[in-house]
Amino acid sequence: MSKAAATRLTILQKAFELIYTNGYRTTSIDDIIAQTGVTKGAFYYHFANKDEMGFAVINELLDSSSYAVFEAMLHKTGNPAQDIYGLIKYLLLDSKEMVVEYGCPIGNLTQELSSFNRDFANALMQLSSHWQKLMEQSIVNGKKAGYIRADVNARQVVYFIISGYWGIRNFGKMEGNKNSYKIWLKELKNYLAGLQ
Amino acid sequence: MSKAAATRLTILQKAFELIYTNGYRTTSIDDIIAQTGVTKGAFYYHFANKDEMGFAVINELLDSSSYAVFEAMLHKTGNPAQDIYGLIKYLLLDSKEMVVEYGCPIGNLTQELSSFNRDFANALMQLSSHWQKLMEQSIVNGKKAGYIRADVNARQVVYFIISGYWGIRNFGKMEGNKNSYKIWLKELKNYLAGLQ
DNA sequence: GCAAATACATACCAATTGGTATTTTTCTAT
DNA sequence: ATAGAAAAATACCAATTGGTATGTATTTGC
Repeated sequence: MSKAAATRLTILQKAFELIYTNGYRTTSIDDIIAQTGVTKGAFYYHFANKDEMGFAVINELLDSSSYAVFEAMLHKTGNPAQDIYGLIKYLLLDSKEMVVEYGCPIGNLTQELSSFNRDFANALMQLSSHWQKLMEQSIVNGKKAGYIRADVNARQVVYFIISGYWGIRNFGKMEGNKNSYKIWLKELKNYLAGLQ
Repeated sequence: MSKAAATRLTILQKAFELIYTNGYRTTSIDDIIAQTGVTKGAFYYHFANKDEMGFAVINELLDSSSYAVFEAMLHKTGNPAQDIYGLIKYLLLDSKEMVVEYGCPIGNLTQELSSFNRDFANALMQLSSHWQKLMEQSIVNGKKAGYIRADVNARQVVYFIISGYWGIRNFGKMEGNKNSYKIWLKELKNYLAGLQ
């Protein structure tokens, strides 16, 4: 990687970290350059303005990252009830990339920026639809394999599960601990069992 | 109501509106006083600082408001599957106080402010627990009346439903329309039926 | 090895931020 | 009616915001 590409990446990574913990609009460019040691001239050489950097964070850092790992988890046993539960339990309780007090990065950005800027909303929709398709495919396969009832609407179920995931991330932030995660996971298990 | 109390209320109401559509930290006091016609002197006579006004919005406007209406809806038929579905469908599709593109006011504030200021998080927890208790009571009653299976964990189910509600509000913001609401509501109905 | 493009540094800017100090108006109790 | 308190108006402030102009250093292609 060229030195220029490295500073660009440094900016994106630190920006993501600050945005994740503090919000997009409340993270200033001065914050970012102070934390990275990169100067303002360098910043504005790599990005025309703040929003363009925001798009780069979404499209270059959030998208694709760890995408393969999750896909693997969703096809571990072939039984969606098990695989989906396993993935979500991992995301909530074990993943080191997210912290209960700061919630889900994609959920946070969606909530903060969707009504602020439609372009952000669209970028986040693309991201989100990746996840939806992955999980939907897992359910479709599970139906074919007889793990899931034939009358189950896969797309509908995916909306239901991801919504719950985003929502419980909000509860976690509010309560400041993972207790609500555990309660919610128990009911998720019940719900998934009901699809079989 | 005294004139002073009226200006105070005007501030709170317009502040709520701006915060709902634009976020708390990205709504400036200058915005609020410009939109209300109240001067900065008056603002700082009524509130020591911005955060104190924020607490007043939460505690005096969001809390208690329309609390009785929702309680009534949750006891309409006595069957929680019907009553909860009815309430949430109303909130998502019919309520005039919320708009799909701006989501749920309480959900928004929770997400934005929980990690920013623990006092805000606590105030929002109180608010939220009101809702949780109401819905939990509906389920407990429904169990006694034989509408809900005995093995259903009411508290757990409430976490599951409200999380889903918050999450689908996020989807709505992202997609900019109510289509996802309708899809999610279908699956909510399935889920609630499974509790019977 | 050198010119031209790339990459980064520095100093600045107008607008906005939350907040204060001080004055003026309005209400209220006697 | 009037003194004193409550309420509101005005003018200001330092710090922060996203962004720019202009410079200097570093690569890169030849």
